[in-house]
Amino acid sequence: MAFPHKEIEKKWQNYWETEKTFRTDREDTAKSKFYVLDMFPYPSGSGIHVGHPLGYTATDVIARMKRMQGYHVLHPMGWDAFGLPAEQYALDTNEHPGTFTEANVKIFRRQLKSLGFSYDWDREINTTDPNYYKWTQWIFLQLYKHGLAYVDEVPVNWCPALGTVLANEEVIDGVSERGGHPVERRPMKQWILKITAYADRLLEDLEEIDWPESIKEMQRNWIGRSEGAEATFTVADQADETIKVFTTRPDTLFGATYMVLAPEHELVEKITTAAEREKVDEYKKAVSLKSDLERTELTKEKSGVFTGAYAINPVNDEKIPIWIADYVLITYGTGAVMAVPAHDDRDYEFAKAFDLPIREVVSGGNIAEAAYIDDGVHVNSDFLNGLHNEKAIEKVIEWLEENNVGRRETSYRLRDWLFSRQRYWGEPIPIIHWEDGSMSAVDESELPLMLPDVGEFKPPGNGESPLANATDWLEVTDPATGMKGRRETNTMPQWAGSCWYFLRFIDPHNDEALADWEKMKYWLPVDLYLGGAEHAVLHLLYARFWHKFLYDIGVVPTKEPFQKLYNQGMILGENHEKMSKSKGNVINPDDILESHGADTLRLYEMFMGPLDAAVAWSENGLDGARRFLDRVWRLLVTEDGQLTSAISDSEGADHKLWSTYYQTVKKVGDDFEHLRFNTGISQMMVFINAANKEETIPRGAAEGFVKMLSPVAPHVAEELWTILGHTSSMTYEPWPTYDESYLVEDEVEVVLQVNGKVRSKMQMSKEATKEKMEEVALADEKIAANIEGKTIQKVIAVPGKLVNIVAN
RNA sequence: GCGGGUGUGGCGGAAUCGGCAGACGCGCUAGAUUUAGGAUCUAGUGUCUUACGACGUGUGGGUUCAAGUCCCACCGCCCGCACCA
Repeated sequence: MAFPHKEIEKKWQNYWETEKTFRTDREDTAKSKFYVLDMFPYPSGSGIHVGHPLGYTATDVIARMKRMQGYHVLHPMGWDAFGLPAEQYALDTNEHPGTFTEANVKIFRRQLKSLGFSYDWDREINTTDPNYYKWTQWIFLQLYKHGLAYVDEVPVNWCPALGTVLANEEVIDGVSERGGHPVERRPMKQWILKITAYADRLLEDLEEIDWPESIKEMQRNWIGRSEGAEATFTVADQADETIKVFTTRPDTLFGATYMVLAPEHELVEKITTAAEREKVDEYKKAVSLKSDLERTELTKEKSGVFTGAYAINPVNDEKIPIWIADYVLITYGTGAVMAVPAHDDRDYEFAKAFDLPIREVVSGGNIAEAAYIDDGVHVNSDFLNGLHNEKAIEKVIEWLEENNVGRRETSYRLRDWLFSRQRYWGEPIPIIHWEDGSMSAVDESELPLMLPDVGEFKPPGNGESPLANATDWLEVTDPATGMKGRRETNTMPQWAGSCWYFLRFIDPHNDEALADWEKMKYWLPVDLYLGGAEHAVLHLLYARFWHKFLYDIGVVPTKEPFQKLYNQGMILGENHEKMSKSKGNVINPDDILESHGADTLRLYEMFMGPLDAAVAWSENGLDGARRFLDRVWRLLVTEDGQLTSAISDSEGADHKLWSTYYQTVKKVGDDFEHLRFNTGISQMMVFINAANKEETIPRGAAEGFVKMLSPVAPHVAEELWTILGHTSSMTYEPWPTYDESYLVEDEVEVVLQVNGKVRSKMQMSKEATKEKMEEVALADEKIAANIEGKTIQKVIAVPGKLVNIVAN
């Protein structure tokens, strides 16, 4: 008989809810804590997909196991509910995005509850709740007060289709990450957060956290720290104008044969000669019209024009021409480079295209064919001649510093974080611009600064957000001075709310602080944080930045928020392709819950393969998971719902099943701990296969098994626990333990090899000496047959494992 | 191009330290049972071979008594970055 999943699931979900089984209600310092967190979802209109239960089940298994192991577990859930789809809905319908969001949250909450996750729902939070975003705004004000939030007129990624600017991180290959619309550069006044002030610490502290190496590497690359030197060139015949360049290869200064400025560089105007002005202006205009995509196109030929001006190389007073070219980026370093075509691929390509001189200063390559970028002995370099790269770099930096024409310098690829969005559905930035041109922060006592109701969700079209439509809200008068002012109309990006939500879960109803210090001290850092790899550099870098800032101002007790991070993989469609509506290979979890049940879905997703792998969905595999649960059920429960008579209270310690049982306890605990759910589950299958072959099953083994099953299939397990005669939830029952002595077998099977090939096997004491093993092996018939007529060269005996006889 | 990862049956995947390759599941084959089965139970299932046996973890080399595991070179696939000076 198959177990009645619908009935059981409903029963236990109601029980957990009414009993508040999973409520975490105090910080008990006598107990070890475990904070296990999922990346909270954006509640989209389409409900959850099968990818959500993958990560959420994994954390739920850990949470449930840790509770049984006596830990105090914090396992919360909430909603990252500001965002573009709701804004788009508001534009389409002119209804408040909050209405849409609330409806979606309801669907998500129902779906997650129907999967049986053991969240403490009393801690549910929503980033769009004013009681929540009050503290998001509060953190912004702290950043502002510490000079880490500032306004600047910067070239931004303006997306006409979305009517907003985007962060660099939101622009992929020149189009918007959301929607794939073209993006152009346009100067605008924007709020910017000074994440670059934390670049070194964000980089260095990666060493302290247990994250996948690939994610750490992506963050390192994103921060892009490079060490080198800044060198100062003067402009020929304009002694008061200098051009600073950043280079990681100051040792090649003697090989600089020209210089290149980014077309947007401020000096271009000043130095361009009358003869070249027309061409320069033309080039600058052409570049400004190009999108980032066109500018970075790989296949593109190098382009550029000569400015007519010359620079003086500080090391040898040589006069070199100054060009402008779009391969030099205004956003990196100083926006200017010294070009050393002999030892840089890009400069080499440019020099070849425009027939500029190429001078070798590091020997070892063939500069007639390609740039040589590796190590070598320096030549044509005056005081650097004869040195290798590393020594030459040190020496030239010393020289630059002594002669006051440069210094050691570190550059970063990381840019400051563009923090404003011209949208309605986000946290208002709590700043007032006064008519005298000054600006001030909204007083903390006035937080939250609520999102006003607006009649019109369409942006006014001048680059401002729809908040500019809310006149009553917008215009303020200082009661003390009577000065008039206007509120900031930009809102925060979606990343803001998710930068600190893990702190709010610790103390979600606190009115005095974002969370109580002692509670944070108890719960932080997050012990396990699980989510998709797509957040590698966005959310995870921003959250670390805010956390470090909050640490510096004494608001949080730890340097890093997430001690251990893990990325779940992706579930592909049955055809091994990414699930998408257009391909028609989407699996809807609601359908699976109906046909197979939550426990089957949970079990299947955990059994599919390693948690971090991309694995294809398989309907047959899902059926197999259900069959396993049915088999467990039949083993313990009769047709009429009673405990089967095979469960025996009178079996002694000599019952055959104990050995398999203890192996299972060891392996399941170990595998789950390390997130190897697929192998842990396979061991549970081994146990059930073995139990099915026995006439009787000791009650202790049956109960221990049900406990191990419960994190993965909690509804079935609770029901079996009841049938086994218990009257309340098994949530806090102690996790099974094992006795090492049952795992150590005295007699083991030893493999007998001849020349490395297995020829025979034999039962032998684990303690047998090498001599004894050799003796027994040589006495074996098959071995004897195999070495007949051969001379024994050597015998290798590994106690408890094998004997290998080398003979020829 | 650079960085990271990965390659094992028909499929998903196992294999702590170098020590029996293919656990577990799916699929498949045969049988039992059943009015019936996409249910259940039993047996089998890497390839070649009648058998003995041989071969077998992307390819080619190497180290070792012994290699999926270590070393060298190459090939394929996946992910990230991509003119960052």
